[in-house]
Amino acid sequence: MLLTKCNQPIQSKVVERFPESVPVPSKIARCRQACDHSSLAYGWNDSPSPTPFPDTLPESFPVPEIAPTAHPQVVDPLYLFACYMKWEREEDPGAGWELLAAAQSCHSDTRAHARMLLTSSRHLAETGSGAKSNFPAISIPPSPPEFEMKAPYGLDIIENCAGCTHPKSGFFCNFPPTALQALDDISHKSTLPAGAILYVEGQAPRGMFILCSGRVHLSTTSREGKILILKTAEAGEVVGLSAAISGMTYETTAETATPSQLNFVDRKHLLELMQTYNEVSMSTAHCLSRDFHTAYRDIHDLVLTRTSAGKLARLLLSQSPKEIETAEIRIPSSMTHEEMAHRIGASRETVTRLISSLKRRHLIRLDGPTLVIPDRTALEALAV
Amino acid sequence: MLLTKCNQPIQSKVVERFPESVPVPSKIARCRQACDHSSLAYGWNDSPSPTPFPDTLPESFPVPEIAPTAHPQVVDPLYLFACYMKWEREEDPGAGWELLAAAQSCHSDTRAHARMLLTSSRHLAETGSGAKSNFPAISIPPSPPEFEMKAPYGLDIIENCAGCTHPKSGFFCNFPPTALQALDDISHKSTLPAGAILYVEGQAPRGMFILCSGRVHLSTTSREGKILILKTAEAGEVVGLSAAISGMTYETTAETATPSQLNFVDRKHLLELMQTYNEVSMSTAHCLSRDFHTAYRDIHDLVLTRTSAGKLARLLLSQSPKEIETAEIRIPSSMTHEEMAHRIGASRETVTRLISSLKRRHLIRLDGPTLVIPDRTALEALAV
DNA sequence: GGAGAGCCGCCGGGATTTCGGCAATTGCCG
DNA sequence: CGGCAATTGCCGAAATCCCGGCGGCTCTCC
Repeated sequence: MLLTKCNQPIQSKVVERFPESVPVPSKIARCRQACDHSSLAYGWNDSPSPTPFPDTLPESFPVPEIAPTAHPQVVDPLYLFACYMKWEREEDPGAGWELLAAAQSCHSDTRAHARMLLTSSRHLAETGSGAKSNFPAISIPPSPPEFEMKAPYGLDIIENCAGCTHPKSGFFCNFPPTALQALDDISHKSTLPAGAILYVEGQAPRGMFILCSGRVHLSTTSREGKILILKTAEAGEVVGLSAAISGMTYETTAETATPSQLNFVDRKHLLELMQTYNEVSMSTAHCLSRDFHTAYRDIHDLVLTRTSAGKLARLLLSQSPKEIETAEIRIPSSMTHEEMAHRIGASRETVTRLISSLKRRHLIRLDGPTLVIPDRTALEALAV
Repeated sequence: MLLTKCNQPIQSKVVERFPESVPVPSKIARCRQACDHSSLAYGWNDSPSPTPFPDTLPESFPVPEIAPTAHPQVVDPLYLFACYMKWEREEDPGAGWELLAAAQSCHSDTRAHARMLLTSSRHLAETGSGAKSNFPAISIPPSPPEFEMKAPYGLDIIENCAGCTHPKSGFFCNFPPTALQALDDISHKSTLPAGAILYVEGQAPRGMFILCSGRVHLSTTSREGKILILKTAEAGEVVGLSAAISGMTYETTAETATPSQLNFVDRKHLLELMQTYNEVSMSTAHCLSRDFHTAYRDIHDLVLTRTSAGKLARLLLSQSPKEIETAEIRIPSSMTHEEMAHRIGASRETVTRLISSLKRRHLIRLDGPTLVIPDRTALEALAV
């Protein structure tokens, strides 16, 4: 089954790719993702052992290089900047990888710096489709060795789109058989663990991803490193569609929250498919308009709600299933306070304060791992 | 030429449509739009003189009834609520009109209340396409008598899409001649003064509008009456496209900021056009993806910028033309502080305070009606 | 079982914003 | 030119939120 939290028990060997000539300041810190402690020493040993390429990725999947795992350390901003300069000036893909790895860091500062640098990078911002960037389109932590390659991450693999029976696949893929076959031909399926970065905010679009299973966080980062999680795409939805269509840079960063099966469609092929099959164009327009709607509702909620309490109440309510009108609503609380803070654009501190305030006022209750809302209307009154 | 401010010198006779049986509390206040003073007495006289229907509106334009002008008075919320109840329960279109008129009020409180009621109205929220609502799709202040009908509001009328030579029409209307002709056949052109409401947030979508000339504000309102102007559509852009495609409610309120020429396309016809002409689907997808991009950038800026100073600086910079790299940037300051506040989601007070602070620090200067930015980079440094 | 790391709770200080109101200024119109 | 209303400038008080840090708790891993 899918794991709901990011700190899944994926255990991996830390394999570093490292531009040797760059000075290496380093601070040591442990990460949520458990790592091999033997490699947690000062500095990074540039062991040349390559990460084995996961068999589940087809050859044609746009992954020119294998991504290293996220560095669990807090990385010095100066080092990141050095990597950035090296990549910009010397076209060193290793330095680029370093940045991308840091963008996955569990430390907000490191993540923020890396993402800021990535956003301003000319490699990612270049809009030319013909420019052959020697940079990977996707970043993948190494596959956990304890899973078999045939059924990685415990997912049920969907072999092809024609046979896909996902109940929510109607969002995008409800095409007639011919179009579905064409989609199958141009798309590349892959299975990724949690924490893989599909694309980074500000990057020139390569294509879009159909999320067959799993969940993907779409987030954006301010220059100060503040993170806002805008949306979590569920199975059956598509990510990166807007940028793939418009050709403008990706407006968010997409990162798998759970092990996910994805179906990548190259931008050029997608546009061709839209040209050929009108149904694809129509479906695209529908998907975009739906996303647009939720985006504007998010703006409404995030900007116009004066207090964070209202936003938090709204977030809690949005997590709860709407159909159930029982007295109590139970939600498996899979979010940390920090994640909630990222979702409502507040600080972790504020969320903690508000949660305890809600508890004191008996508006919410914690029954072990599940969050209980005794009175939905009371919370709704808070969400002005 | 087009006027840039809402307080255009449209002078009009106040003509009221008024549900007689509703109690009428009234407060008198003057409005930006100059009105015939003779009718500004206590209460509203329900003079039965109907507003002359503007000749420029084709018969087929979806305006079942003529809208009254915006009431310049501050309207008692209780009265608005009474109208709301009357409309909801007794299907009285007059009461509905009253609400719509109040939604155009220049008084923020009145506007807020009316919009809130409109949003929660079942008439507008109903999604059934077959339900025959006896409510107008569009609200039009009466045409100013001093303009000739043939060239209203001083606009150059675009007769048909095929002959349209608008330089920026490529956004949506760059279709092959056959599709353009089909669009011409199903669309209804109209010319509206400033302040006309095209649709209201929460309303079931009727169709979309191609903005041939003029400007349209897209805004959203919180329950407390706080207004956020999300976007100002310029000539050549389309408004309401997303809702028309998805069939979900309009996510914003659209109101003409200047006299505008619009081209209305019914939802059903639009979908048919998309079915028939693949170019229309493609263009729709492109438009939506571009709007989506800007929407996400807006979220980024509005939510992640900590201080209002940063948002204000960003707003000022976004107003200035980017190409010019001269020492000084001159912007005709057509926005009041309140409008700026609505654009960045802050209060008028904060904007005033920040503007004077910027003046003190010599980051901006006022040369009569134009705003001067002596140093662009300094302001950019503020917009973190 | 021990250690480490992440998460949660909390505190005070400081900065920012809003609220409500009031006065001065400006611009428009008669 | 005078009146009116919109706009702007300003003030104090109150509320809210962020910053930075500290310590305890729990969970996992060794």
